[in-house]
Amino acid sequence: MDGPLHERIAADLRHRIASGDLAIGSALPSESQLCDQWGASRAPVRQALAALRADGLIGGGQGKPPVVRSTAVSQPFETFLSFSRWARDLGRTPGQRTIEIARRAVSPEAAEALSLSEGEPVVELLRLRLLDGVPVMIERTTFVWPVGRLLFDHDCDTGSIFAYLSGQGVDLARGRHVIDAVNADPTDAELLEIPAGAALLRERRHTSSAAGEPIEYSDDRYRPDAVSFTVENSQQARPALLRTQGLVS
Amino acid sequence: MDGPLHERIAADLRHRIASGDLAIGSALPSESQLCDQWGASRAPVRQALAALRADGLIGGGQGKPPVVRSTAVSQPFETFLSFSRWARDLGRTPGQRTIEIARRAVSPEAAEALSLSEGEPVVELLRLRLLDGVPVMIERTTFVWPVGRLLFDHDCDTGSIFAYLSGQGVDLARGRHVIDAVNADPTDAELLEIPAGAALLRERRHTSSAAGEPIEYSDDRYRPDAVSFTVENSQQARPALLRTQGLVS
DNA sequence: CCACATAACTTGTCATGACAGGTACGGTGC
DNA sequence: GCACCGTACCTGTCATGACAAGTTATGTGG
Repeated sequence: MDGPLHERIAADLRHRIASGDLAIGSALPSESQLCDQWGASRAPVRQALAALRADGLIGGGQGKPPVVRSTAVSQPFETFLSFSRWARDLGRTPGQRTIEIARRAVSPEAAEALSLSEGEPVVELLRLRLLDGVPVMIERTTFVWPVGRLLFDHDCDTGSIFAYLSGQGVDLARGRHVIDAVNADPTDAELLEIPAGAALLRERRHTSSAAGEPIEYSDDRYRPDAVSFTVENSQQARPALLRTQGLVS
Repeated sequence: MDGPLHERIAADLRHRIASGDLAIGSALPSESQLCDQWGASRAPVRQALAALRADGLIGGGQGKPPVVRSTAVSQPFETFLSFSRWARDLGRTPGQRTIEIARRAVSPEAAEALSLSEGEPVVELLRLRLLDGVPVMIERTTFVWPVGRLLFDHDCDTGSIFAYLSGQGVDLARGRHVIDAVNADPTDAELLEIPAGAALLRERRHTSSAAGEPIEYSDDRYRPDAVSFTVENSQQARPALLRTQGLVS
């Protein structure tokens, strides 16, 4: 009862795949069957299938009905911005424990990331993220003041910060994510319940508005036995992960 | 004079964008104009435009003709498969030192990755990769035997293995890359000239042919101060990096 | 029993036509 | 001069119809 027909068809198929109604490896209904079910022509049906194909949910080729390839691959943008959203798409229960939220002068590292002058006020948030109750990630986020101040009116342990800020009119449009590895410092080790010095997967996230104004900078550290990053690529479909080079000291 | 009509239209537009004929920021011909130019209906024209849009080459919205957004879309595929190619694209000099190349029975981990039975012969390659003479990555690759055997006729210290295998008719069409972090073991530490236990960025690479037959499996460990991975994403163009979940023990 | 040809089914591609909704521009009334 | 409105144009969406090309199952002849 919402948007265009092809979106409704795609949403329905997504739902049926996520719910297990259409098991992985099984064939989808043929185009003509979908046309009958929806009383639609082939155009919207094919558009819906193309959308799922672009998301890597289904595969298959000419002459064969499409096949369910993977169960959960959601919109990578929101997925990458919102831990809560990502966890729920996976069927897991996200959790969080806010260790501290503070207004203080910006740190040198964040100042460079956010293009701020030294000493400007920002909001720093330190959160422990849980998956089904297990600590898997520690998040050190710095928000620019105009955005971060909104967080003091929000219970950070309850909902998704990303969803909350979106509702407040903050447009998180672009993100840059630098992925590397670090050894756990004592704080990391204690909160993540791992030995000090263990290797952690780190994602440094720069999020900015559509206009390019910096919004937040975050240093997220994952337990590598709990979370990893995956890239799928083929010669045809174009992925967007780049291997970049840091300083070679 | 090749493939389907929509591919020819897309290829022509790509070419005109790359050549600068259609400058960045300028508007593309409208759909009806393209229909006239090609004597085609709107279906193939729209399919071509959708392809460019998926590549992030063009943007725009309802009511307005599409606008050229970017001129270049890098081919991350080869970049991700070939260390040599990547380094040269960056203007660096790639180097390599082959520590050992051996034919032996497949290890349990590689057996699962390559869908081989235990005990089957494979070719294992251990290489140290250099950037401007500095060790930055250690590569433990397992090739299935039919492919790996070709490597004994090749000087692994000279050229790109990827380029060599491509020339031999091996089609490396699809790749899956799982990125996480590990502590350096004694071998890693010695070869990469870092302390034992240091955090390393690990990429486990599964490469397969277009038909889906496994070709190689590799465990690559990067010095995180030398190499990191970067993702750029925006709400419009859809990137292909996924955050996936491992076992939470 | 097996190899092979055929038929049914499926997706890929494309033409034609139509309407809805957004944008941009010019003209009109104030 | 300025706000407002209508019109022309554009893209988004969808129906209908058709043919090409690939896959699968079936049936037939050897």
